[in-house]
Amino acid sequence: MKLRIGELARRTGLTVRTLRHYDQIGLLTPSGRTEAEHRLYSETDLRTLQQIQSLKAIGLPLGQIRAVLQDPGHDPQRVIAQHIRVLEEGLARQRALLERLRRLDLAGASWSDLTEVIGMSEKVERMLDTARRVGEQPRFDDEQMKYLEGRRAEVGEARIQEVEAEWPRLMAEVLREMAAGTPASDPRVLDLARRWRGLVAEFTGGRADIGGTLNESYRANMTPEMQAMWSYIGEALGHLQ
Amino acid sequence: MKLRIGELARRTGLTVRTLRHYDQIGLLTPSGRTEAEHRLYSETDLRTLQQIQSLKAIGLPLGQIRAVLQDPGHDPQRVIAQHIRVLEEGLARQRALLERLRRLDLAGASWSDLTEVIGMSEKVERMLDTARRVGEQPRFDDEQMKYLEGRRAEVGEARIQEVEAEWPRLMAEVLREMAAGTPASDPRVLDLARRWRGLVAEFTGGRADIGGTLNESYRANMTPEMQAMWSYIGEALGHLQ
DNA sequence: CTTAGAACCGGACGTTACGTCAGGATCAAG
DNA sequence: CTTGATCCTGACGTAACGTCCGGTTCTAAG
Repeated sequence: MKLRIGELARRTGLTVRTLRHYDQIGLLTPSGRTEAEHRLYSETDLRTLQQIQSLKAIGLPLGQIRAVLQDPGHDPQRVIAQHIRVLEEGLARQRALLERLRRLDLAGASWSDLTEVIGMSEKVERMLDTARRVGEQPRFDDEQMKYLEGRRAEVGEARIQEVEAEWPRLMAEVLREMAAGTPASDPRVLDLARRWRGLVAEFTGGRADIGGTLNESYRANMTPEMQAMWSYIGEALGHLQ
Repeated sequence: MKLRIGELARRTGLTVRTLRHYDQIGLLTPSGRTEAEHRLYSETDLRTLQQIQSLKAIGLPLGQIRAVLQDPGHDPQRVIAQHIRVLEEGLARQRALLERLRRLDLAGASWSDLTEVIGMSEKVERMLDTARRVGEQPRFDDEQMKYLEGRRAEVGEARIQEVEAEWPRLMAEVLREMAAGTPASDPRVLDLARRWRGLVAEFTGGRADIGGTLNESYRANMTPEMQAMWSYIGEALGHLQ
C-alpha cells in the first residue's frame, strides 16, 4: 500500500513542500517512484517519518535527525543530553537578556535616552562579567584601585571601548595560531604577543605589581583552553626579550 | 574627520562585512564616498552605529531597528514592550520544551523507544492543551464522557492524528476567506463549512447534545479573532440547510 | 617611480527549514 | 477530449551575516 505525497502529507499534518524538502536533503527518500516520477511512500517510510516528527518535536535540527537515523550507532542518551545542554544555554541567554530589559527604566525615555541607557547597561554587564571571571580572591589593594580608576579617566571612554573590542579579536587570532600548531617563536605569534603586551600595558599603565596581581587572578580561574592560551602567549612573550 | 570602513570596524568591534551588510540593507549608509567609491563614515554615522549596536544588543531585529531610526515617530515604550512580549513568548516555549525533555525517562531507551515516548508526550500535551482551552466550566456529564471515550477507541489512533492535523489547515483556510471578504454563502465557504461539520461529527459522533456543550465551552473562552471565525462558519453552516 | 602588501570594492554562495510562485506533466472523472 | 486535482523540478525569499573571489586602490618602502 503505497502512498502518494499528498496522501502522506494529509496523514501526518505536514505539507507537500516539507516532504519534498526532506527528500531533497536526504532525510526521507521515498522508497519508490511511479513511471511518471511521482513519489511513492511505503508504510516503512511513514514510520520513519513519524520518528522524524518526534525528534523534530523536541527541537533537534534536521541534520542531526538525519545523522541519528542513518547511523543508529549514536547513543540516544548522549544526543538528547547534549541537546538539553544546547537548549539550556539558549534559555539562559534569553533569560538574562529579558531580565536586563525588564530592569531598564523606560518611563518617559526617548530613543536617544534609551540607547544610552542600554549602552550603560551593556558596559555594566561587561564589567560585572569580567569581575566575576577574574574572581574576587586576589583583589587589588586600595592604592592599586585608585591608580586604576585614575587611568580609566585618563585614557577616556572611547579608547576603552576600542580596547574592549580588540581583546576578543586578538584572542581569536592567538587561538587560531595555536590550533594551526605555529610555534610560539614564530614572527606572527611574536606580533600577537606584542599586541597582547600593549593591551595589558594600557590597562595596567605599565605597573608590574598590578600586572602580576592580574596574572595570578586569571591563572586561578581559567578554563583549560584559556590556560593553554595563557601558556602559549606567555612563551611568546618570553621570546620577545 | 571621516573614517574608512576598516577604521570604523576596529572602533566598534564589528566586522567590515557587517558594515557593508548594514549599508546594503539600508540600515547605515555611509554619508560619503571617496572618488574610488570607498565608504567614508562621519562621526554622526558613528553615533548612529552605536545606537544600532545598543538596539541590537537587546535583540531587536535589524528591520525594526531601521524602522525606528528612520521614523522616530515610533514610541520607544511600545516597541520595547512589544519586544519584551515576543521574548517572553519564545522563552515560555523554550522552557516548556525543556521541561518536557527533562521529564522523559531516558534510562536505557533505544531510538525507537525514545520516539515512541516522545510521541506519547506530544499527544498528552495536545490533549492537555485542548482541555485547557475548552475550559473546565461546562463539562460533559459522566454518560457523555463514557460515550466520547468509546468513540475514541472506535475510530482509532491513526484517524485521530489525521483529524488533529486537519483542524489547523481548515481554520487557516477559513481565516483566509474571511480576510478576503468572501461572503459566507459563497460555494467555497460552504465547502469549508461541510468539512467543518464533518470534523465535528467525527468527534461528537453526531450527538447534538455533545456538540452543544462543546459549542458553549468554546464560545465562552475564545479570542476575538476566533469568535469572528466562529460566527462566520456558523453563518455558512446555516446556509447549508 | 615602481612595487608589494594592506585595505577596499561588488558579487555570489552557504547557513535553517521550509513558503511561495512559475511553468509544465500526469491522472481521474465526466 | 477537456477539466480540475495532483504531481514534477527549479528558483527566489527569509535573518544576519561569514567566507571566498577576482579585481581596484591606497600607502609606504625601495
